[in-house]
Amino acid sequence: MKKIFNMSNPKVERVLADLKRLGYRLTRPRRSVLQVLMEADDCLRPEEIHVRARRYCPTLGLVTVYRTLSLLSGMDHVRRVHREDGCHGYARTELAHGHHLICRDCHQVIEFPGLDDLSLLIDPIERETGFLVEDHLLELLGLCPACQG
Amino acid sequence: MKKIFNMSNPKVERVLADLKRLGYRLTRPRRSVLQVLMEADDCLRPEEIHVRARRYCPTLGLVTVYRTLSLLSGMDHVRRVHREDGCHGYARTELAHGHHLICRDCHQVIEFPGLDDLSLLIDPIERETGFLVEDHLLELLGLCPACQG
DNA sequence: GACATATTGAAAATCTTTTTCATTAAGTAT
DNA sequence: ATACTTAATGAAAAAGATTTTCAATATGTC
Ligand SMILES: [Mn+2]
Ligand SMILES: [Mn+2]
Ligand SMILES: [Zn+2]
Ligand SMILES: [Zn+2]
Repeated sequence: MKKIFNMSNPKVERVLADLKRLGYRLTRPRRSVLQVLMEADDCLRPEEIHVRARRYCPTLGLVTVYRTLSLLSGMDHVRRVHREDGCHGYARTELAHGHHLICRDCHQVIEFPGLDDLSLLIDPIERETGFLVEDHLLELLGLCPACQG
Repeated sequence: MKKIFNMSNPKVERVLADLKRLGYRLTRPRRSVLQVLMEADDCLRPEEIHVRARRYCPTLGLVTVYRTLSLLSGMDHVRRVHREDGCHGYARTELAHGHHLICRDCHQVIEFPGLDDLSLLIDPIERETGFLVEDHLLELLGLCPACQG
């Protein structure tokens, strides 16, 4: 597995291994998008990912960013994050596994763990409504400590 | 306040009064959009609202649907609902005040009340992270009773 | 009914995302 | 290393969603 960027991110390596395992080719464009997503601590829109990733792959097209995001979403390595402004951002699953704090100023995403027992909330609702709950999205919107000043 | 549609919906009347109070004109296009939103029990996309509302106002343009939705959102009489497919729907606030069940099949929205004490969840998070939480979005995605068959 | 102007609809412009298709390059076999 | 197969790519076009522009219209007021 030849290295392409001087930087070797273990998170990137893990996803690459998974892609390989599933028979996908480990291309330079895919690596570049992956690198950007895994080194970011906030959610990025496709256009922003495109700009950043061209540092690693100057020929990268925006179309491939969309395709890679779709692929990685399907494998659940990244998640789409709903943004109030109407656009959608993407963040690595580690950052966005269903419960997050989103700063309306700097768009930083903070995942809060220790909350996978939303079943306490969900179970009674399922019983009362007859709904079958398959997934959930909990977003707390506000201001991060830095942006409150 | 001259009536335009034969149907007189008290929810519609209440919003109209609010619009009037703020100095907005009570136009036929606005009434038609409002009527559709207030008689619906699910979240509707702008295009769908446009189709339905033309029953009440045949000359209605899609642009005005968007403008009215923006106006009503600002006054918090309707809320934008995030949909997994990437589109956005709108539902009256009563249906979508922050916690809802959304059927991935028929897109029905069920609001579950008696849950305004999310503070139990939010307060500790604010303390731990320093985040100032201003708003929240809790969506439970799954299948409604009818669509489970 | 006349008036001032907020509101409207059509068209054009923007912005986001998807589809198409000829070209390129990753993985594999020589 | 070289040749081969075909998955993957990028450019352009298409499709979709939303916003802006602007002349015409309809609302609330006098
Ligand atoms: Mn959304
Ligand atoms: Mn979870
Ligand atoms: Zn911030
Ligand atoms: Zn359903």
